[in-house]
Amino acid sequence: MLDLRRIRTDPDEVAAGLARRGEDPEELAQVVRLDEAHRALETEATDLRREVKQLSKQVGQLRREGATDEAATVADKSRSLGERQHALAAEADELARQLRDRLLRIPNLPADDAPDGAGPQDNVELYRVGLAPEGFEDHQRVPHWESGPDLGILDLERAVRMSGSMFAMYRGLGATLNRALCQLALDTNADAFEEVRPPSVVLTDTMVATGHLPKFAEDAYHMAADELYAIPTAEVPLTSLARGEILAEDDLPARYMAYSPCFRREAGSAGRDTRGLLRLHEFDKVEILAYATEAQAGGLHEELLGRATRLIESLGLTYRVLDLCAGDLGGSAARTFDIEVYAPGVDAWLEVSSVSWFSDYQARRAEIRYRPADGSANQPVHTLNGSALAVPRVWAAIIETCRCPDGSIRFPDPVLPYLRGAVGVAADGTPLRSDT
RNA sequence: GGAGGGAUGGCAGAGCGGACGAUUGCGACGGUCUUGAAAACCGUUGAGGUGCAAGCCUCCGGGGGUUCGAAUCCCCCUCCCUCCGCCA
Repeated sequence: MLDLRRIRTDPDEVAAGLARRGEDPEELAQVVRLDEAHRALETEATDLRREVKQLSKQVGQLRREGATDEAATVADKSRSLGERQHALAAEADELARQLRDRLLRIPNLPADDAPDGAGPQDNVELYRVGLAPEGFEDHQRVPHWESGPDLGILDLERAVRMSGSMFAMYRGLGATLNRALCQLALDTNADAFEEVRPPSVVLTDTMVATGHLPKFAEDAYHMAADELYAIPTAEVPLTSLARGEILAEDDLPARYMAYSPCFRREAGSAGRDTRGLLRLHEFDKVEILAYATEAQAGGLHEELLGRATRLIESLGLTYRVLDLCAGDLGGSAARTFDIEVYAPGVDAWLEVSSVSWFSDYQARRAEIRYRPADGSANQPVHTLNGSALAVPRVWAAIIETCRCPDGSIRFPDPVLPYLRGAVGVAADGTPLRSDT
């Protein structure tokens, strides 16, 4: 969430930032009004509280001196003040609750260098790598939802039978490839990132910390009986790893990575991208995440982007990098680079990674701070994260890109060590081995 | 799931209705001493809010209550530990 003090000192600057996102200015105005009302009440209640405390001390003093009558008089006075104080404090608490609730729904300010724009059409393409989309051959123009089931490595029909639409089931080498991609992503980042295997189901506060709640409740799977949520990304538990903690500056940057299943209701996208693996209610992903100081954040953002693109590149896929415009930024993000992979079979760019810098927005919600080495006041950390690899779309792009003229698939080199000797799938669905 | 015990500052651990934001020990940091270090000694050492500042206020797992006054008493919840049951 935004820093209330900043809202008070530079309301115009904050309003300008939110306007770049296309936010309704009234939301911020409400927060400002609530904050003022809250502080006025709080001050009044605090003054009364002080008086009550002082009077109470007098009561104790007078009793000890044996002046019981006087003590009773002072106690009476203190009681009536206390009653008023109680009422004011309750009112102040209620305002504080409303204020926080509103503040939690206000998105982060876009970074100064995030491009202007209202929506996806205004995102800025920074660069492309790999074969141009027009350069792909006809044998690569087969959508994965056709070749996958034909080769017996993808079973969409039965997945739908057991779980409904937008669920997938991988089989045989398809399932192995899925796992191989996870393992590859973890192994290539193990040089700098601590591997974590977090819970896949979390409490409400954990979802609030990243910004997935309260505003986007309809996107999350909620287990009402136990007040738990299925995580939409490992970003959620990893961001809460240090929740409520004060880190030493020496600990920063701290880098973590995690494989996790991801669950998304995709409430707003019914009927869109429903075919194949393009949009699923459950998928596997490896996430990389860092806590940093403000000074370190820029460099780390580049590092995370570099790691994500190198991995895609090593798989031989065509991709492009987009700088998201202010209007298309996720609620918690200040700056985001999207990596989109070209899938020749469906002839579309698929978002496979969002590498984001959240400034101190998430850390404020999660109360993650660090103690500066120079002894100055504790600061919220900056958080950054990105998908190292989101499996289904990469899986689909590989199946399409790596399809040979004879209908077989030859997997890219980096995954081969994880495929138990297989190097691809023959057109009849049998595994291809390195010696054949 | 049942029965009992517990939750206090970085850690350990007192406090059980009045000067307690909290004794003390350890750790950490600064200083004295020392060629350097150790030891010893002295000092500092939780977080948040508000205020120009002095200060004031809040926080002893969370929420509610009793009281002039709550870390201390009462109620509810959560988590941890021990024992029993069940179980991958």
